[in-house]
Amino acid sequence: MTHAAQIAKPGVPASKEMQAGKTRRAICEAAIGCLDEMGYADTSLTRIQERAGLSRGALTHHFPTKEDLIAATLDMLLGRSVMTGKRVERAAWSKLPDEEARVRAHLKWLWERLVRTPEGRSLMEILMAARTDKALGKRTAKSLIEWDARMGTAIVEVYESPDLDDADVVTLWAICRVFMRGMLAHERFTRNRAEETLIVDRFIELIAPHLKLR
Amino acid sequence: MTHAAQIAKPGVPASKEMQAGKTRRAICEAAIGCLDEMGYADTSLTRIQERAGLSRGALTHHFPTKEDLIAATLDMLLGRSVMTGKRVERAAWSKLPDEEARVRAHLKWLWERLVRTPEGRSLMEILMAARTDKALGKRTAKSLIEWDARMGTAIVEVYESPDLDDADVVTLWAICRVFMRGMLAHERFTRNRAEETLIVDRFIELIAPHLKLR
DNA sequence: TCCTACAGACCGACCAGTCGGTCTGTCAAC
DNA sequence: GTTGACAGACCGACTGGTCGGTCTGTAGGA
Repeated sequence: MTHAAQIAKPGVPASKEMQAGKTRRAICEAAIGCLDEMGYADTSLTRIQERAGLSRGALTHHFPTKEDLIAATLDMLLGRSVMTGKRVERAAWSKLPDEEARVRAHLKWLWERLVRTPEGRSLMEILMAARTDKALGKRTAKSLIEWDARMGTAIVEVYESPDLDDADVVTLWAICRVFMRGMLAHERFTRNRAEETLIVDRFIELIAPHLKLR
Repeated sequence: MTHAAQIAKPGVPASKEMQAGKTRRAICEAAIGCLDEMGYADTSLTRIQERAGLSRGALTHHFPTKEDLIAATLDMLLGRSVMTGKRVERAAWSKLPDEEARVRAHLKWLWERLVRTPEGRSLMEILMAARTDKALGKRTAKSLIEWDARMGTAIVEVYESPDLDDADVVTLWAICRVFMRGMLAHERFTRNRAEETLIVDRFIELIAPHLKLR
């Protein structure tokens, strides 16, 4: 049995656990790419492994089952988008003079930089898969609900309601996320990007007056 | 080669083409059920065939490829929901005294009777699959865009804008559909149906003032 | 000398799609 | 009206390929 020489990673290998973490991240990254480009149905372990430039052994070493891999990828995706609210202050458009224009810019940024991205799309793929795959659904339930809660507490630090309470801000924020995720699927109905932009902009116009920056 | 006796259909067989149509419909119905309950990834031809109570031969006779089957199922799903607008007048809630209450009831009906159903969910599964499956995407593109256009012309017969033009009604109607489809995926984030209802109701509250019955 | 990171051969199950064969309703020729 | 050729509805065994997952083995840092 002739084993090809182990490919010595050229970059600094650092300590073992650091290397392991790096590999795990590379695998999840590859999974995100596959989910985005091929959809959940065509995202196989073999394809993820090839995309990550690893062997089957490496994959199963870090993630014994596919469910483990998807769950880890989901956690990575969610982890990346918790800080959304916090960033609000520092972003370039925070200098806009009109307050409502700033809210609109924030929502547009959410759509373009967070949802309409490989990450947003792969999250959507996992959500849809978790709907029917009971094992995956149960496995991911906790992460999803907790993330949703954290999202709620984070957003009330940024926005307040002009005439209702904080709970309404949380609800409106959920509506935004729901709409934008739905928009990812609506792409199929539109002839071009302009139609898509029209719908998103109208939605933002609809919701912006009900959100006030703190 | 001993072939089991053909199963003589007990119900009235009618003419050949009627029988064929009935079988095709049964297959699509089975596909809808599978898509709803198992998702696109786990909807195999074998499972559809078993659910429809037919042989593999029957399935491939009517639909040579899986793509053919999905496309036909999609057309069936779209066909069922064109008449949405027309029904508006006759529905029970059309007797409600307050105009805006009638709009709200209509939107709620849309959510509960059209989107949050096996049909709505299976449509969503196909939309998501068509996003990454290029062949399926190309195959279904025409149906989807045409349906969207028909939906637009149908809705302006029912609604008008209180202070904008018909084009805005079309956009708002698209926003409703986008939101509700997104809601199908959001289910995973919510603890219970009450949270779900809260979000949907708030959305309806947001949009109803911008739609006026003709 | 372990233990961990990784390699890759391998497995049974299942996939979409193919194919030879068996029925039965339809219809034209007689 | 009977018959016989034909079309099409339907059957189920089968194929090549892919799936997720298992297992044995190697390399190298601690």
